[in-house]
Amino acid sequence: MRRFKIPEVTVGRLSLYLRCLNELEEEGIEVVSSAELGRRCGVNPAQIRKDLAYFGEFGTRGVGYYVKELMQDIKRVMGLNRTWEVALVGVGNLGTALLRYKGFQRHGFKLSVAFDIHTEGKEVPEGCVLYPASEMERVVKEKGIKMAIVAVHYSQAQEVAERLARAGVKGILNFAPMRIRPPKKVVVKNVDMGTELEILAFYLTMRGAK
Amino acid sequence: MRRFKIPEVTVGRLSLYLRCLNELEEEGIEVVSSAELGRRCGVNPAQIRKDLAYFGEFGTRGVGYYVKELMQDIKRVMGLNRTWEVALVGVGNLGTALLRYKGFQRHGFKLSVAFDIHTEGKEVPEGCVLYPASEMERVVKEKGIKMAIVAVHYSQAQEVAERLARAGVKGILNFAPMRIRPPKKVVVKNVDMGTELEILAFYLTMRGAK
DNA sequence: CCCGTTATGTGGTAACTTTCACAAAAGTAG
DNA sequence: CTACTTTTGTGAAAGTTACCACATAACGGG
Repeated sequence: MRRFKIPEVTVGRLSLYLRCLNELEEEGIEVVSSAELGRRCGVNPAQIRKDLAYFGEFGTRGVGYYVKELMQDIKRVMGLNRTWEVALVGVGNLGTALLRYKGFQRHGFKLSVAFDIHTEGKEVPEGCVLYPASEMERVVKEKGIKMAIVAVHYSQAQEVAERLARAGVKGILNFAPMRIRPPKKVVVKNVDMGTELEILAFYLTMRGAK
Repeated sequence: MRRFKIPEVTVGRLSLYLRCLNELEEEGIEVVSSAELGRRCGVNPAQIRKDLAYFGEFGTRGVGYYVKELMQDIKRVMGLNRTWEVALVGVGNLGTALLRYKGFQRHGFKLSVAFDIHTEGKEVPEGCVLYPASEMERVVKEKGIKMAIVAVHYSQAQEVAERLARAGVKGILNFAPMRIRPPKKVVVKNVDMGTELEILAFYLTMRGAK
């Protein structure tokens, strides 16, 4: 079975496995079975083996998976064995929090440029350069940036996405509370905190909370 | 067909429909067909009708759906025809951004209390009270809060979740980059920005970006 | 009042995802 | 080298979710 159409849930689980493997490595564990990995991250062992089977054979029968090897293999198939430069658009409350968030770097993402209509009085961490929004196309194109995070007001999200697409961006993570329709040849992931809370509200109501 | 086991994707789409209906209302449109609604929010019309059919019959054959009515109906089944008090745990970069984020209020969620180990020098918006983390159980219990947002360091997320559960919280939205295992009788939704970026990286790599 | 038009609600099916269950492979001990 | 244990990789079954297609109902015009 080799890479054709991989379901997004599978890709999400790969990321989860990576997290879990990290912990195992820190604990000094060198080999892990799908049963143990599954127990740790709450996934059916067969599911894990099927997910991995999309990309090749990484285990050893009768033994399991070598933690470090598997980590490398997953990173390779996910394209995480490199650093991704990421542009942030919208340096408001959320944007600033994202800039300061250390988690991205740990995963190989570097927020190296940020854009906002208003640049005055705004501070960005070291290693990141803040530009006025009008410079977006030029800077993104010059730096060859392929990935962007959108954290602008929802009324501007679609337009920003299209400008980014024209500048060569191929993947957008959108935090604006409004679904961006993916421009041609661009992958968009919408993270909608409002929707998440609403889903919670639904299940709480179902279960008769308060 | 009446409420039994509703798939989460369906609930997520209900939230999406709500957004879309809001726009329609603002445009002064009073009636909408599943075809038009589907076109606008990128969902198959039959899918929309099936989703709604879980909860009853809201449309009129030959006509479509009355925008305002449908909004009310969806809000009712989702438990959004009320205000939810929400506790925020962890007032760091992300926590602060979430406190200032206006979107929650618009959707009927009120971040009325916040907790952090260190309260000194931290500011919270009006209408929200900041407490030391040690007060968490007491305050949550007293106020009868059922919903919480966790934005603490990943090493503390699981423990915080369990404390919240003991204090009576039934739903948790977790932003820490680590899956919280749901305590008994608690619904947990994990929002993992690292994973989202990794999924993007995967699809960009697949498509041969850079 | 009847007929044509429109759009819902839903049975059936197709597509997809998860889980089961087992043969095949690798290691180990005698 | 053989017998036994372990755990993978995977075909097939079970379970879910999405979509098609049409009978059914409501509306409107003549």
